[in-house]
Amino acid sequence: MDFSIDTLKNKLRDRGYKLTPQRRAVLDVIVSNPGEHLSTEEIYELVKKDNHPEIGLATVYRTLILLAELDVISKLNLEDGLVRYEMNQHDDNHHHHHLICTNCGKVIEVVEDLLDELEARIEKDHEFEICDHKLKFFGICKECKSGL
Amino acid sequence: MDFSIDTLKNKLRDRGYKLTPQRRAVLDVIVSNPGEHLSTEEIYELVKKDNHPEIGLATVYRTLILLAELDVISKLNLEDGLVRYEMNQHDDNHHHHHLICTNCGKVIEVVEDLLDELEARIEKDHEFEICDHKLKFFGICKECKSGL
DNA sequence: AATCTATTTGAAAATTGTTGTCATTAATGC
DNA sequence: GCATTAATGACAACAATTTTCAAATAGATT
Repeated sequence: MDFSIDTLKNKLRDRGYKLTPQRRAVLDVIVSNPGEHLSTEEIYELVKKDNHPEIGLATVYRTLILLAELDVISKLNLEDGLVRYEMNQHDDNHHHHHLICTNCGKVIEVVEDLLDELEARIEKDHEFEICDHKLKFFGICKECKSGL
Repeated sequence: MDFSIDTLKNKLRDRGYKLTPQRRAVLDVIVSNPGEHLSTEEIYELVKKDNHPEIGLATVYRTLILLAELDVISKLNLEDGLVRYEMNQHDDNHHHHHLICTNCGKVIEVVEDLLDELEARIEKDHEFEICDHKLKFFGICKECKSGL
């Protein structure tokens, strides 16, 4: 996936949107924090700190919704009551999975997909054309198991 | 899974909770709508209509959180901004999956689990003890594909 | 470079879903 | 039945998000 400003500019222009410094700044923050699962409020704070102290919270909300529409980022729900976002690392829809430790709250990414068999079965059985998926596992992480 | 009032009463008593008409009424509504994915507000309206016009919304919120704690129901997030609940059909943690049509919003249940291989791999690779999972597929349903 | 137009912005208000407060009511154990 | 303790309903409070709207600005067009 290409996260350059030019690519964003093209994606925006294709839909009649404009590239503003604010949108640039939001993308910058996301690109600079690749492993994170930032909430809107966190992104807002980081953008303010980074380079745009005058940005409005509503603009951040609007920009994130827009970036998700453009498939640059994805919405994430870690069951903690906040909407979070993460970069889309790949162009296809093979989103990685998330392991959520119910003890310490840690979130681990699982890159392997391994859903092909299940997806093929669903597409056949239900005649449902799958475009995307979200998979979360809840449990106890290595560190919590060993009592740290 | 046993949804009788006596079973609920026992589960409640085990934790020092009481069986009230309101809790009974909320469970009734859920049991009477097995295939549905009702939001808190919808359950509230159904309980009022059914038999308890004087029930408070806060009580419904509290009861649903309680029933989820007792593993009688599960929280569900269909990405429409509302918290929804569904009955736990089985005693184990093999929750079924959900297919969400991004065109018409229909939700289809998939009973087959087929995650065993993936779960085994994750437990091994990450030393993560899995207790539960949530899996959603997004795509186009049969009817929407055929242009109905 | 100046102009134009539609989009975007920030600030504040409004909205929405949810949780907390608290006096009153009621379920269970004795 | 009575006491104890939890639960209720009404309402206020809250937090996350969305809307409103006048002012600002990006990008196309001269």
